[in-house]
Amino acid sequence: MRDRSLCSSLDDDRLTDLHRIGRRQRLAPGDTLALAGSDSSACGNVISGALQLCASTADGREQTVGTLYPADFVGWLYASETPFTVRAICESEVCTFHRGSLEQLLERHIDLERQLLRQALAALDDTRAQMLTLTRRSAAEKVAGFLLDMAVRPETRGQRAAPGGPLTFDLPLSRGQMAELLGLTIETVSRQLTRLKIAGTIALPGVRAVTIRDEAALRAVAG
Amino acid sequence: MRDRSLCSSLDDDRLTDLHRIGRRQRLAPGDTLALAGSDSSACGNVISGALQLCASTADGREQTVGTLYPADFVGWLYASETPFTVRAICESEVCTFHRGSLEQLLERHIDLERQLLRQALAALDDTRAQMLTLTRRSAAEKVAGFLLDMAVRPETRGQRAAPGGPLTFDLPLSRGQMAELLGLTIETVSRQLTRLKIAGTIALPGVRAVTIRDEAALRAVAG
DNA sequence: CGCCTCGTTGATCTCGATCAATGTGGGTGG
DNA sequence: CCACCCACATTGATCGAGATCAACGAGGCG
Repeated sequence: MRDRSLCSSLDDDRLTDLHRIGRRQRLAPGDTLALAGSDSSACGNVISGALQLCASTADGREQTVGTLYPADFVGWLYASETPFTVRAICESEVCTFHRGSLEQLLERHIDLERQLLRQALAALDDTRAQMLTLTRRSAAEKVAGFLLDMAVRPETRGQRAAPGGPLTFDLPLSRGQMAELLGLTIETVSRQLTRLKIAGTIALPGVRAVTIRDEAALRAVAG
Repeated sequence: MRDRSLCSSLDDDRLTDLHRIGRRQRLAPGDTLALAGSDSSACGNVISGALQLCASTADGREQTVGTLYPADFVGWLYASETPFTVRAICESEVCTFHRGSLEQLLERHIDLERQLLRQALAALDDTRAQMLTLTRRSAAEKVAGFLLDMAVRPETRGQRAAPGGPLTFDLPLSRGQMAELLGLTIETVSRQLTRLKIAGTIALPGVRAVTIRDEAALRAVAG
């Protein structure tokens, strides 16, 4: 994870370079780093926590179009207007630079630029895969698939009660945020979770906690 | 457009370099350049025509997750498996390289790499914007928005009967391809088009031809 | 001419949205 | 410590947009 961040591909001299123009910023849950349509010039990377990219229509419908985890790049280069709102999902920390400074820095450090290219290409594939989910998968498939994703993410490292036993972890998202991410409503997400609970596939020991009791069944639902 | 292609940022020496390892390929409509899950090493850019990136679920549901026009990059770097099927929408031409050769070339020519980074970042924003459309817009909004997009695209340059008069152009996509792109079914696309026709907003002089008779009304429907 | 693909139109069904009420847990102030 | 509040989650009832199933039409080509 660390090795994918902007800072990591640099030796000490360059790190100094970077820190001279960068600034650390703490975000509380719900804080916005940039507002869609604004001309925020902040670019950088996530250090800790998780952010979401949020797109919205003129009349207020919203959709989460990306989630950013530590080491992910955040912000827009070569552009003057921010296309999506960037909001903290949970307590987070970011390291930001002025767009111009970072663009100059990238020109001087091609390894940094290569790093960013790889990240962008990977993000593009992830985003496209998510498009398939959003349009062609059912609510049940979406929710099951999401739980499997979250169980595996290093950011929400799940704990097994026993080796091979059920896996328990905390969701970093509220029901509303899950709905926004999956292109559903709060009610539908909630109903799908209770369906899985009743089927014995998962347990919900707390409002944010999930236990995967039957991973094979969950995979079957995810399709 | 031309100035965004891989070849364009090169001087003559470098172009020679590029052509030594590249190969031109013609594609008929429906031809696949790469199959999802295969390990095609072809990377390059579109020269003419249009390609689509197609994602599909295990049970055969499909979604177009991107459209590639001349100068767009096609293929996957730093990856061994092709995540999406690449298919020609119409008669097209591409210029491809082996992944490895292109990666080496990018290391030697940083301006090429920068070009690619810009394209990737732009494609990422486009893809994310499309996610909003796919989940939160109605069928009517999707179809109206799509027509407005196509009317403006240089690839399908529309013709006005008179200055300020109605704009006519040919769709490069069949109804089925439009449905796949917009996350709808053929029937829904067809119904939305006839709804717009009956309202007098558009005319459909041929099966592929569209005339925008009331652009303001079309924009209002697109939201 | 008959075939074949593509598009249109109609009837019905279904999944998820919407509207509405109720439950729950954590924090605050009396 | 408890009562209250408030945001969040669950559950139920109903509705509707778009999918699905089915039939028909229109152009292109051997």
